[in-house]
Order: sequence, then C-alpha cells, then structure tokens
Amino acid sequence: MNFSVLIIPNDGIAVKRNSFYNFGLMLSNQIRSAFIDYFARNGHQTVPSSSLIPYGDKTILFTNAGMNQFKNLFLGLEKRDYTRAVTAQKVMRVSGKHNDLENVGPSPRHHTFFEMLGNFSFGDYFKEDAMKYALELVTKEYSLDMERLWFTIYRDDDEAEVLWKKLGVPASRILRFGEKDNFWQMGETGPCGPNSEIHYFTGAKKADNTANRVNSDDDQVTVEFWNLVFMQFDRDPSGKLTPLPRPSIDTGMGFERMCRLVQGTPTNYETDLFVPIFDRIQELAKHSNAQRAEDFIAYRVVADHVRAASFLIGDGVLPGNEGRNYVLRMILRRAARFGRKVGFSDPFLYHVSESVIDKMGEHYRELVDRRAHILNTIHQEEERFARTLDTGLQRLDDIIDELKATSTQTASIPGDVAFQLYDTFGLPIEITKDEARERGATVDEAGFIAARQAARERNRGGDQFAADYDLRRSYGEAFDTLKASGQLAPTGVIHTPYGPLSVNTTVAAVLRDGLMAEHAVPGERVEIVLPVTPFYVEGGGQVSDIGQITAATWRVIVRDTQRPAPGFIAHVCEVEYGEPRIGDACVAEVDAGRRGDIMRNHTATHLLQKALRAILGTHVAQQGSLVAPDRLRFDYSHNAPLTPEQVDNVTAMVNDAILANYPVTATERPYKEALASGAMAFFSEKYGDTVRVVRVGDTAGTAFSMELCGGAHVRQTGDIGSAIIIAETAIAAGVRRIELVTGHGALTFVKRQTQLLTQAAQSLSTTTDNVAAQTEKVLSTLSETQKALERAQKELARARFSEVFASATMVKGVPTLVALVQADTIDTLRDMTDWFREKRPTGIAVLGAVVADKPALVVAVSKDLNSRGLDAGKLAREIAKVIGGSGGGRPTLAQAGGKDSSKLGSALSQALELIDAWLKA
RNA sequence: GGGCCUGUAGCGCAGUUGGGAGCGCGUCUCAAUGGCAUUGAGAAGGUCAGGGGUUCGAAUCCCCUCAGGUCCA
Repeated sequence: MNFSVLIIPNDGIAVKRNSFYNFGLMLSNQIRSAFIDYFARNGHQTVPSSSLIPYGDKTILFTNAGMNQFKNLFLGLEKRDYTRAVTAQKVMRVSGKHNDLENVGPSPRHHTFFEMLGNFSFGDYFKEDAMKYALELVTKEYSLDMERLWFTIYRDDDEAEVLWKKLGVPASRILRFGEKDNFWQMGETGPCGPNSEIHYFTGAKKADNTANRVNSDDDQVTVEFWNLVFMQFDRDPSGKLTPLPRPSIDTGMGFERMCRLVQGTPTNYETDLFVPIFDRIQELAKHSNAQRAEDFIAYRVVADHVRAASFLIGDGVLPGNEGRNYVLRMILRRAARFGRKVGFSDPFLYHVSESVIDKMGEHYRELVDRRAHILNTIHQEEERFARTLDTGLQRLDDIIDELKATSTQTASIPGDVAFQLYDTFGLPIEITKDEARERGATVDEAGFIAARQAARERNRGGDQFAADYDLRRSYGEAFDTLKASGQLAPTGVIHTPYGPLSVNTTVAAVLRDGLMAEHAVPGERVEIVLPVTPFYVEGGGQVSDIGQITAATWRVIVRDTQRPAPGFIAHVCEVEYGEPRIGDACVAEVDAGRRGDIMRNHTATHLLQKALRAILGTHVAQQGSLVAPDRLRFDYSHNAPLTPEQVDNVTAMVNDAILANYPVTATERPYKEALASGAMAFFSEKYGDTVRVVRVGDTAGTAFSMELCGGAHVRQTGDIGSAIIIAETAIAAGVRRIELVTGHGALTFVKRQTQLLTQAAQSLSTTTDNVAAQTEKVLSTLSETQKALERAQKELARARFSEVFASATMVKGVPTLVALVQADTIDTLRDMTDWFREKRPTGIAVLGAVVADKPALVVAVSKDLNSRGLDAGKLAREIAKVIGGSGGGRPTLAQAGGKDSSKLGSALSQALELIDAWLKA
C-alpha cells in the first residue's frame, strides 16, 4: 500500500487519528454492519437497499434518500408487517440545492453516489427512542467522543432539548436553528416535522471546538453526519400543520462521512472506501506517489464517478441522451475527461470499475452478478466518447485552419463557435482549450460562458409534477374511508388475478376523479371499486385487463384497471346502461379471450428471454417489456443485430419449449430463497419479502426457465400454440427489441403472409414456390427492357437532332441553333445541346420542347463566348418570361420552364433576337 | 420534455443565391502475368431517411415524421 497517513497533532482531547491499515480500526464494511446490526438488535427489520431507480415515483430521477422506498408508508398509503426498519440505502444526488456536479472532486465531501444509513419508525417509537439509539450507537459502537459532539434542534422544538439533556447532553452543546437547517418536509404538502442533527468536531485544537463552527458551510472542521427527522405534522395546501396521529421517525446518516470520522481521516477520500480505487487508478496510470498527490482532484472525480456509474448500470441504467440515462453518460464522460488530464488516452474507467465491484460487491451483490454487463457498458461508453472527441477535434482543427488562413493575427476561436462545438458536437470546453493552446490559438472563454448562459435561458422547461400528490391524496382518503366502513377488507381489495376470471361481488365504491360518488349514470366514465376483483392491473409489462361488470339493472364496460395505492384497485368504467350504486350485487368478468392471448404472450416472454440468454449469452438482461394481447415486445441488452441464423435458433428454441408442453407453475417463496434457487430477477422491479416464482419445466429436473414474476401465465407451454418473431430492431445503443406473436396473433400473421405470397404468385403467374425465382427473372427482364428502351429513345433523339441540326445558322459568325424539338425529358434536351457542342465547340444552342405538357427550354453557351458577355443563365431567365415561367443555371448551361406551351415558338424567336443583339454589342 | 447538428451508392464522404447526382474505397467483367500481389480498361450499384409544401424546376428552401449524435431540464 502506498497510502500515507496524514498525522494531525492534537493537543489533548482524546482523538483517533490512525491509519486503518496499521491499527485495525473499523473498516467500512464493519461500520455499515455495525449500524444495521445495532438496529436489528433493537427490533428493526433489516430491509435491503432499493434500486437507484425509484419505483413508481415519477417526481424524482434517482433514489435520493433512505426514506424513498418508505414514502407510501409515511403517507399512510401502504402497510407492512413491521413498524421499524433499518437500511443501508444506495443514493444518487447529481443536482440540487446542496449539490452540484462541479463540486465533486474539488470538494472533500461531495459525492454523486453515496450510501445513507437509516433507521425508521412507522408510528412505532418516536423522538426519545430515536435520540437514545443515535447517541448509544455513536458513542458505544463507533466510539466517537462525547466532547466533540454537537446537537442542533429546531427553533421551537423545546421537547427535543429536554430529551437530549435527559440523555446526558450538556445544554451548551444543544443549538437551535431555523427551518432551513432543522425543519424537514417531503414536499409542499404532506408529512413534515422538526429534525435534530448530530455534528462532530474533527479539529485538532480544543479551542476550535466551538458552537460557531456548527452549520458553517465554509468550514468543514465540524461536520454534520446524522439527521434525525421527527415526522409529526401533516401540512395541508394552505400551510396549516395538524399533528399526525402516529408520528414517525426517519433518519439518515452519511455513510462516507461516518467512515471518515471513525477512521479519523482528513476527508472521505482517505477512507478504505476510496483508497483501493485510488490505488487502482494509480496502478493504471503508472503514477508516482507525488503525481497521485498532485492530481488528487482527478483521482477523486474518477473514483466517485466510476462508483456512481457502476451502481447505476448495476441497477439497469444505460448511458443515453435523456433523463437518468443522460446523467450516467455525463458522469462517465466527466470521469473520462479528468482521466485524459492525468495521462489516460485509452479506455480505462472499466478497469477502475473492477476495483469498485471488488470493494462494494460483498454487500451489494448486484455488482458481482452483473459484473460483465457493468464493465462492458462502461467500456462501450468510453469508446463512444472517444469517437465523439475525434469528430469534434477534427472539426475544431478545420476551424483553426480557417482562422489562421484568414487572419495574420493569433487565431482566436469565438465563444459561440466553442459553444457550438460543445453543445452540438459534445466537445468539452477544456479539450477545446487544450487543443487550441497546442495549435497556438486562443479561445474566447467569456464568449463561451455567455453563449452557454443564453442557451440555458432559452431552454427553460416547464414543471410537470404538480397534481400528482393531490390525486394520490384523494385516493388515499377514499381508501381509508372504505376500509374504515368495512366495505373493503383491512388489507384492501382482495386481488385474485390468477383464479377464475369471473366473480360475484358487490360495488364498494363509485369514484369520480378519485372522489367518492353515490352512483353513476349511463355514458359516464367513473371508477368502480370492488372488494374482490379478478382483473389484472398493469405490472411487469403485462397490460391491464378489460371486461365488464354486470348487475340486474345495469352494466359497465371496464376499459382499464388501475392501482392508485397498494391494495387499492379501481376499474375505469364506462356505464353502458342503468345506474350503478354502492352496495349493488354484481358480476365482474374479465374479457377471457383477450386475457388468454395475454397469458400466451407472457409465458412466451419467459421462453424468449431464456432462449436469448442460451443463444446470445448471459449478458442478455431484460430492459423493458410489453405483454399485450396482440403481441409482445421484449427489450434486452445486447450490442449487435441478430443474424438470421440467431433469429432462427431463438425461434426454434422457443417453439421446442412450446412443443415440449412443459407445465407452468407459480409459487410464493421468500425473496432470498428464490434468488438462491436460481430464479431471475429484473432490474428496477420492486420485490417484497415474499415473491412469486414462475417456473416453466417438468417438476423433476432443472427448470427450462424460472423468473420472479407477478404476471398471468398459461398452464402448459403447449397452450401458447406457436411463436413467431416478427421484428428485430435497435432501440438504443446496446439495447435491442424483439417483437413476437403467439397463438391467435401467430395465426393472423401467418395467414396474412400467406395471402401476400399467394397474391404475389398470382400476379407473377406462377406457384408460391417459384415466387422468388420468378421475381428475379421478371426484374432482370424489366431492367434489360428498360435499357433497350433507353437506347432506342436515345437513338430516336439523335435522329431527330440530326434533322434539327441542319437548321443551325450563323449569327454574326457564331454557329447558332435555335429550334423547337421533340423530346420526352429535360435530360434529352440537355443531351442534344451536348451533341451540338461536340459538332460546334464554339456556339450557342437554344432548344425548346414540350415535356410532360409543360414548356421547357435549355440554353447552352460555349465557354469562350461567355467572355463576350453571353450568359446562358441570363438568356434562359429572359426568354422564360414569354412562356410564363422563369429559369436559370450556370453561364454555360441553363434551363427554364413555364406554363404556356403555345408561346414556345415566340420564346425561341425572342432568343434569336437577343443573341443577335448581344453579339452585335 | 426542450435546443442544436447529421441522414446522399455496400463503407467513408463532397455537392456554393435552387438548374446535368459525384469522389475515394469496395463489388463485378475484360485485359496484361504461369499464379498471386499489382496495373490498365469497362460495368453494375441511388425512393438523395420518409411524407407534405413552395417553385417552371428541390439533394439544396419551408413544415411534419423517423433514426443517429450532442447539450440542457
């Protein structure tokens, strides 16, 4: 190890400032597990980190806090069988009030990706216990010094002060701050409350351990590391706070900071989370220790960004040009850029990623499971960036050449040009500057910044997520009311999508835009809630069921099925006749034919995925899927088009599985056990503690396919009938899409293809077997005939031209041909002027013809006559006026067109007059 | 979601107030050589991404769509 420890002298307060390599301090993995174990011992359910891609939450780009996955619990929309939880949560923050990408690197404490340790109480314990746990963990487990701790509380939260004191915190260490620092809220409305932050003094001199360093942004001697949020109010749209019946706890501890504090390092980057990554970079760069110290900013940027990229890709994000895909591309390119700065010229980030996977893979298994995919994706993006730089630099070189050619002074690249290179061609300004410097040119940086500012202002977009929360809130209220009144079971709607497709039940509620209504009238669009429903709700790519609900006096058509909150299912209906009312007995029936088609396609999706992995390799991972009645669409990671053979092989494997008529079974199992048995789980899907495993294959032996899936499937693969791939396309870099039809869809497809083939055969007067050969024959005959025709037309035109050529005259000693000819195309006219030129190298030809019912003129003037002021373009323009059109062209050859064919003759005679007049002058 | 750039022969590309679709590489044929490398001559190959509009006339100007690139939210 070539890591040297920064020893800071201390003047007497107990402090640990040791290298973890030398003194066996806690390593990051131990620091993480100490947190989790501590809360697990205290009755908390250990919940795995959720994906960085937020599930079912369109208001955020990335998971940005530990509480994200519990949002519905805090909002009261969801219940789980535990009331205390502890997590180590993967978190991404790229932009926001406290975070700017530009800070990452220079700043000792900003990261894009980091981990958030948190304990949560959902209406279980509150302030006092949360504080007690926090203090005990920090002082006993992490052995931080009580003398160095500071506690901030919200201005009005007297209770917090009393409780901290009760736990032994001196009053002098409890500081009060306002909303900005110590009041937390999820959004404009909803749960909120005061919080209390714990800070730690890291300085060496006792005299510096003062209150004014707490929450001082420019001084990181005293750092905040844990925020305890006391969720105790609900804020309504008017801003009024009402106490929550069951207050909750949400805490977040910055893991990297805690590692820094426990390991006593000057910044997060000297902890064992980053040092192995730095070592790898140094090894790859072949840097000396001095170079490594010199380039610390680049090391930090590369390490941070590769960490973030590895985790993002591990959670299913691919580099792209919008949303979170763009963020991934941006950080990868920023890392590559900093890499170039310190001497890397070839792709290297994917090698750095190896060290990230090695370091973090023990806790985050997805990194190890998707190692090849992660490394591959990073490598590809590095190469793509290299190509972008190549074309950008080429363009820049051309610009510099031009500047140098047009000016004798030092070439200066205008700001807007530099900005265009960046904005349009992706060439970073730093690289533009470097290249310019090497070529002895400068860049107008102020102009660049101004251009970028102007572009930002142009680009102001609109807000999108406004109404979402209010709507969710009204559904939540309706849901609570229905459960309270007993119209729905305490767990919500009983969902039976895998059972019989028709059930007898009663209407629990009629909703209009999420609000409770008494009844509905014919033609109206409402949502009907039933205590039990067989309707499938869109999920896992499978579309919602449609169908009907019928009662003695009314019937509604179910157009869609939605789940506004977990356990709450609404049927979007159109009233056909009668007036549905709450309490009416009714029969809910799923459109069974359509559902059958959907199930065939869903099971076929599993077979397809298995076949693709078998034939293309295990890097094939689902990127998205649509299971509709008429077809299925399957997007997966793979970086090349399938060859026809591969398509054949995949089709054969899927159909063999269908013909094998494997049974399809679904079982509920604990998540971990399911994974251990080899079931495939997907990126960005959210799974509960128990999962449904869909297995295709005989009960004995290895399964053909096994996936976690909540969808509806056929009972035997034979039910699928047959499967046909109808399209194989690219949808993004590294992602391909297959469309496939089964059952009725396959029949329809084959029928259509057969019809087309039969029609083609009939048109060709041959049998279907001979269509290909016959087509080839007809095409070659056609092409020969066309050529023969062209030759004949040309000969005819030549013959006509010979006649016309005889009428050529001498005007003022210049051979001149002005004539009305027969020609089928303008090209023929032009050919004729060429033939004239062959015979009379010096001369003028003006030919007119009626082409496609319109008058056309071609004027040819030999080059030597141009110098005498004769211009074909001018002449064409002039005489075109006569036929009601206009024309133009080059000085030697021009053409004109018009509308009035009857005037062609007079146009030609005018041409003769003009030529005569011009030659005279 | 918005801005900008690009889309022309199998591949890489040029195409200038709108007026004759080209270049290089590759492919095929013939010839020189005993054969290959090579050289020479010739040929094939194009819905100018797609659709609509303006114009006598559109690869070129305008609008829409699609695909790729790129920046921003």
